[in-house]
Amino acid sequence: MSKQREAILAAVRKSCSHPDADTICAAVRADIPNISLGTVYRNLGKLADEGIIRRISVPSGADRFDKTICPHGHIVCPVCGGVSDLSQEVTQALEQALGDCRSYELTVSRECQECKKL
Amino acid sequence: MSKQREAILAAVRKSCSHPDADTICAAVRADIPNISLGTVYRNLGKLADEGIIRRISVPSGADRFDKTICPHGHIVCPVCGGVSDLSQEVTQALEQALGDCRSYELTVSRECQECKKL
DNA sequence: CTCCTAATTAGTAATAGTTACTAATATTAG
DNA sequence: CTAATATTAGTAACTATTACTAATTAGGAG
Repeated sequence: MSKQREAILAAVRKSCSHPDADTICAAVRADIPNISLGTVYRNLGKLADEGIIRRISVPSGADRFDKTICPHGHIVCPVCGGVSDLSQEVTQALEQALGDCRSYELTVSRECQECKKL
Repeated sequence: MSKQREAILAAVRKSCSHPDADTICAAVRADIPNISLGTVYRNLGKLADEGIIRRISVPSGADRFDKTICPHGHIVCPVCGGVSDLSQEVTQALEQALGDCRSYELTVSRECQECKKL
């Protein structure tokens, strides 16, 4: 495992905001200034394929990455684009209805608290 | 409403396979041979914004369009990429859990019957 | 430790899906 | 019919992502 890959994984694990590849690349550049965006994409993809992190796909936007591998739905704010986790209740209700299938993407569009205030 | 727009809407309404912009463009070219792909995209977007058709966003693939405006989940076959509607039961269970929110995207990945046979 | 091989990288080019732009054409209201 | 407006075809541009390549780097055997 190269230091680049290790730094990318650390960046995903440190973040709580479901970052996209670009954001992760910017974060890792604090440590490795000339890391390539391609390297970030390749490693994020590999880490996701290996089940170490999770790729989350949101409508009309870059893919995001999640340190939490346990599947769960997400809320996307239509104003700022921020992503947060959907409540356990909704996730459980969905999974119960789906049966044993754990391969799904659920994205609910809802304005976040910060954007509502404005 | 231009004849292009009318043809695009008709193509979406005629199809049962949740076609993407490219597929719709090819279909419409049977009637209007030199219609531009840009025109197809623009009109599909507008029709979706106006609530006349529905845009469905699938992970890692082109957006697809649905004549059914009533929100519901979809099944994407990981082998052939085909899209079909999720059962009413699952959709209802999800909507009950979500409350009044009708703005969501649910995509379940499951191999379709045709691909299973191979 | 050193050499070899295989993996990985940075950087760039290429690709897919989509939107933006523009001059020309078509539609609509008066 | 005519002027204003909307829409088009065609092309260029853009974003997210993957592919390619030569150079660098790990990791293992001796």
